[in-house]
Amino acid sequence: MSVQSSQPPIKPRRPGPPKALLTSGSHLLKKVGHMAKERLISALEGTGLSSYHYAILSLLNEESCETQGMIADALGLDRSHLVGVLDELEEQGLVQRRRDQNDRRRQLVRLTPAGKEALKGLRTIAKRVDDEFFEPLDAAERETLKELLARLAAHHDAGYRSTSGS
Amino acid sequence: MSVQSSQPPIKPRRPGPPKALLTSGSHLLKKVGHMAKERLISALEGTGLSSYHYAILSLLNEESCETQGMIADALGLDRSHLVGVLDELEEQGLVQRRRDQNDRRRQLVRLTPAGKEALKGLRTIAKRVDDEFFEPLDAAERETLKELLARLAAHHDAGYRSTSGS
DNA sequence: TATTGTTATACTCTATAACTATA
DNA sequence: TATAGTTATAGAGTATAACAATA
Repeated sequence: MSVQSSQPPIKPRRPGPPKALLTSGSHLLKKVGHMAKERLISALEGTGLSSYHYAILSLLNEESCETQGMIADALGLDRSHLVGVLDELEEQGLVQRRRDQNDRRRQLVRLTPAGKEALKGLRTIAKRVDDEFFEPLDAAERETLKELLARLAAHHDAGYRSTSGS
Repeated sequence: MSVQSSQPPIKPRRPGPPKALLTSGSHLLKKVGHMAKERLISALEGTGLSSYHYAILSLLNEESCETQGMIADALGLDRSHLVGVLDELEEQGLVQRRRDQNDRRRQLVRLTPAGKEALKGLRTIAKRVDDEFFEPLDAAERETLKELLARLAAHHDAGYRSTSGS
């Protein structure tokens, strides 16, 4: 039998990703961000609504009335994508569209009472996801993490500025 | 003229996402994680390789020789997905597949010298992305962020345990 | 001609299922 | 029968382009 083992035993002791990735902040962010996204998706499953719906309802709740273009810009998504999502919200009676009389090209989108109610439910779910996901961190650590993330978001995306600290 | 303005002026002062999302840790994570992902993708553009390729090469560099199933498990991706990615790496001569003589169902995957070389280049790129992305944070803050992220990753994904704090 | 919303298309990712060859 | 790898397929997600109505 030769020294250079002709039948390598295949050590089964490598459950995780390579160190090169574990020590990369970008990779960790990508990974943990993806986990958070999946948590949210599975938590919203069954409501018939997605995180897009939640974002739109939240925005309308804070701003009362927006055109579709403004919604798309605020949320950083494509106008053509928004159409279908708003269709779904309108079908469920959660938002209402009406033409802007000043500029008949525009649609003004408004939250309905049912939409406000649905938003409450979504907020509860989102809150629960947050609590569960950050469970291993104490309150101070959560704040630190959020602050650092907010700083990065603001640095790389103009939309994440303006609303200063908390 | 009525009090309830029949022609709302549409205030154009809302460039960003709703506060409800800005204050959600999960949403921030999702968002910033996505930004990091896109940075990495665009940085790798032109190399002909993706972050999957990078992860595989990194793993093989640390573990020398693995079966496809072990690679898939370690990286948390699907075995069927892995096949095509390995095909690409093999076409470029960066890895080499050979049958395991103990169990001829298995393919043993090995890094070639060219693969080791390519890995160096990818590491340089990944390092640059990290530096650029975390530019707004000082060294201590970066460490804090990474530590918190690693804790979350470990809590939600078994693969991210074992390798204790750097 | 430019802009708003809409529709249609295509392309990437990812997940699933079926197939083969070995065990 | 079960497992490793492979192939094929379908679905979600996203990006792009063309279009109609209005400005």
